[in-house]
Amino acid sequence: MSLPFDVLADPTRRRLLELLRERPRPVGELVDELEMSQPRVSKHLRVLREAGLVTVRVDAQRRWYELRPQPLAELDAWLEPYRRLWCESLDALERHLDARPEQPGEPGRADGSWGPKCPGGGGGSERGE
Amino acid sequence: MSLPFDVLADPTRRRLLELLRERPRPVGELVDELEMSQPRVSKHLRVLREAGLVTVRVDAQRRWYELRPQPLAELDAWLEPYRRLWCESLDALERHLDARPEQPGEPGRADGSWGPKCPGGGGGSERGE
DNA sequence: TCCCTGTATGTCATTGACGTTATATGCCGT
DNA sequence: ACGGCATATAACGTCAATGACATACAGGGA
Repeated sequence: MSLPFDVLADPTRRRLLELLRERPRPVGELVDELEMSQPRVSKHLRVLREAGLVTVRVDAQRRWYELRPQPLAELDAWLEPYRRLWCESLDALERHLDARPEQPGEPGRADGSWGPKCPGGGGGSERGE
Repeated sequence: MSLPFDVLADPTRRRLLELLRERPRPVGELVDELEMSQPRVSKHLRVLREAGLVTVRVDAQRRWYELRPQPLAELDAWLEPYRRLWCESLDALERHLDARPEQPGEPGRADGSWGPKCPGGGGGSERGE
């Protein structure tokens, strides 16, 4: 329980996760990247640590922070029951757009920016589970 | 942009989404379900509306709120670059646990509460896209 | 041992979110 | 037109998160 929504609500913390996605880093490096005061970064790291989103490896006076993706997996699990919904509506949208090729007034959604991977591939309303 | 993290950070709003996941509902029904004051619910609905997470259909003096899952799809897209990470670490964990069957000191994670669906099914580190 | 580097924490003021109570708006039935 | 129901908004107090600044702590090298 205790999904990490509130932790992820802060843009600074999301940037930290992005940086740590590439590789573990010591605090000073994160400070340099984010161009923020060191206490500020340390406090956000503390929040991330308490939420289990990062772990620390102590190396002399340097602390290497490392991403711990498990809470994000729980977030992904939370999304699960909603996934089918946007697949369905995406499907409906596709059929809709299919009928009228490119309405000039509406902002184009013809690119791939939309539904990232509906389970069924083709995007049907079937459910296996 | 403007991911719905801060909107979803509130438990009340998540409960609202849960209720609306089943079917569209008028405000009064949501108030009854949540056992909260009507202004409180209305304000949260406003936040959800402004974030695009719900839409309203006006029916006389009743307002039917309906879930709009697109922003959740964007959240899902945000998760994408992290997904492979927990698949990898889950994989590593599996191998790890496989080696030592049930350490008594650690809290058991042997149940299925873990990684919901890594793309590759078996949980490998392959990537097909 | 002393100092310097790297990092964490304490204090404090500011800000914004949240909840409650009171009130406004809009639509219906009579 | 009037009263009442369903919902939105306003005003206000409260509380927690955030950030800046100052300081504490720990380890390493001289």
